[in-house]
Amino acid sequence: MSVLKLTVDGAPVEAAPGADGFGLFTTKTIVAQRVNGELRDLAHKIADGDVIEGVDISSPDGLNILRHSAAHVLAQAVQSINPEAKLGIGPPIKDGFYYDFDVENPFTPEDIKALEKAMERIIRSGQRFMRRVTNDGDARVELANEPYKLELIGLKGGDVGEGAAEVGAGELTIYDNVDPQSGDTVWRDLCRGPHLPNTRMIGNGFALTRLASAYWRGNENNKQLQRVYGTAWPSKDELRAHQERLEEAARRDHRRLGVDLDLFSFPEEIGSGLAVFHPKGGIMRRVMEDYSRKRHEESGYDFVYSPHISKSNLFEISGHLQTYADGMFPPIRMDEELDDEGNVKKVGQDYYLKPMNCPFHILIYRSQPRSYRDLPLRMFEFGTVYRNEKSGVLHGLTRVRGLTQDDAHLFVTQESMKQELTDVLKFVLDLLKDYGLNDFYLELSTKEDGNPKFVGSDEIWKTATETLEQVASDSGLELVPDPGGAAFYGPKISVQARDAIGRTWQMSTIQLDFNLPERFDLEYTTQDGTKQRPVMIHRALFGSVERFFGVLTEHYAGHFPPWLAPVQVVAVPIAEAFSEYLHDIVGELRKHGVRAQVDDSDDRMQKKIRNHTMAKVPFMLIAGENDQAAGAVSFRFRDGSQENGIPVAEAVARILKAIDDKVQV
RNA sequence: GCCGACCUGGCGCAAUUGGUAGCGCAUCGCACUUGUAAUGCGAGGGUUAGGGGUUCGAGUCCCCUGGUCGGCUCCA
Repeated sequence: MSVLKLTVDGAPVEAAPGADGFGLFTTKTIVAQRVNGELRDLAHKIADGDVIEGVDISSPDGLNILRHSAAHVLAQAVQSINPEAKLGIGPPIKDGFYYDFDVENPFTPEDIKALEKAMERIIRSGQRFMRRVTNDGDARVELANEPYKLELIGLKGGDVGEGAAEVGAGELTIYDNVDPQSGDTVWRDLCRGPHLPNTRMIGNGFALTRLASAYWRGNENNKQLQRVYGTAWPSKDELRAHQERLEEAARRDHRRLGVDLDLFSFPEEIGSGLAVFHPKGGIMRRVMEDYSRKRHEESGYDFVYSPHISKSNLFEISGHLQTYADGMFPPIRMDEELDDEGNVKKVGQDYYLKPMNCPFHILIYRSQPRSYRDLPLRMFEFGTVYRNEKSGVLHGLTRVRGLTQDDAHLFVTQESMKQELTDVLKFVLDLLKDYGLNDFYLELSTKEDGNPKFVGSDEIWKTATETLEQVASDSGLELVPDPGGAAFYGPKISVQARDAIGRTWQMSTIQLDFNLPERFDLEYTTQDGTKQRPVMIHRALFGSVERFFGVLTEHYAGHFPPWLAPVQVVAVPIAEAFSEYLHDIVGELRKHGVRAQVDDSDDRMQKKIRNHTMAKVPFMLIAGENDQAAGAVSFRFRDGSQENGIPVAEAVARILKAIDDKVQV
């Protein structure tokens, strides 16, 4: 055969036998090729009839290749400094890469600088990544000093999990890093590839970002390896842009804004993961809750209340104690009496802080015989629950030990279940939009087959899952499957919201539950007098009020829309003489329930403007001689823009409308 | 829970090889009364997270406890 007939980027191309990607792609940013759907090095030899696409370094695949190659360079750098370091795995991840090492002493921040320097040298030396096919036996000899790699070889083709970048389902391959001057192999790693042709292509758009540790193969029972995280981009500018995105996220961090804006705190004296809301955060929270209550009331929910603790038996019936005892606070033992020897004279009773509200609502349902006429019965409660989260997972308001769920349980008939779910999903999305979130997708969490944690019959799971799936797809939103992510008692839809800088947060959950009604033996009387079991829907919009508060803080970067802002209007007089004039206007606003105040302090007006700008107050009203004479005020907004000479009545009306419409300003 | 780092007045930060706690903002007082992001002067405030140890001497070194941060694991 004298000519290879190929399809390259959709067009027919002819090439000489023995051709590879270097010959087909001359564009410098093409770093690999996709041959018949498989990612390959550019050095991969092409065969007749191949369908080939160039992989640009800026494409998702290209970025992964860049980052994975950077991980190899990192590992080489580590072993050049510490030859005793044993290699774990080093895959690409979102925005970067990591590599795990088993080292005697954990890395220090100083090591990062030294490693970056060593990486730069390797990158500049222009080593070639050369693919070499090997076999289990040879690889075991070659990698005899790399125990973790040996373990991966043993797993090849099986459950490699995170090791997928090292050993794939196909041939076992090693990548040699070859020095272009000497032709010597200076380093090598077990890897399925592909890689950049040359380390030089990593360029200067990389940085090592943090040190951490991680369990080998993600298992808590395994040894912890030291992990080095890095980020890598096709150019220095893109690296810089990425770093700026991180800085923007840091500026929005609700933990920082919570302190700066005096919204909430976590006093050490109370305990880890237990927040107090300060007056400013408190009023925001009240406004959030009030609006939620109003909407629930309009949508046919009944409001109920339940205590924070309960005897253990309740959670035994519900199954929580068997399944989630670790996540619950330990029991409070009541009424136990001991004799002088410490023997139990009178058996006590254990009480638990509630980790969930559902069993309480179920008891309300069960407090009287129910008829089909009572259904659907929708019970809502801002229910405060306590969960003994592991200390290491606590994070600001988004992961706490004491939280208030905007929890509701809907008791419905099988027949109305689907309609009810559809209505709930619409209600949830509408309400989230009112709080300023409007970019959503859905996740459907389903049962993992064979996992004993999931209770209930397969048939019940199937019905529940199918119903949810249908409701989700009817919504028209993007639906992402989450196999194995269901609660132990039923499948769920969760609403994921994208915030102002594109991060996604899991917000609301809607869970179907055929299980608890059975455990509590719930029933209702049907039209024909027979007993039927209702279906339960668990749902929360905010998830937890605390978490939602944190997410909104980050979404708005503390620039809350007027209806949520703790202080909505601050009036700043040019001079003391105009204070009274502004007090009249502020008095008018306050009469309408606006959170408005006059800044009468001794500060200069410039200082006042600075203070209230930093406090992110949505409306500043400024007045001096000119305004007073005209019966007007001047608006100043958070972005520094302003509008002068607005008649007082118009100014008041504008503020009231902005609050009422829940708009951002 | 695990690994690592960290904890200094309300907040943000200083304090040479261990030598006896400073600064800015904020707070309080006085003066100033000003047209769009910091007026001036003065004052008060810290047993350096808590406890123990080493030392002539500890914010600095060691141990324990609590808390925070970055990850891992987990998240009804």
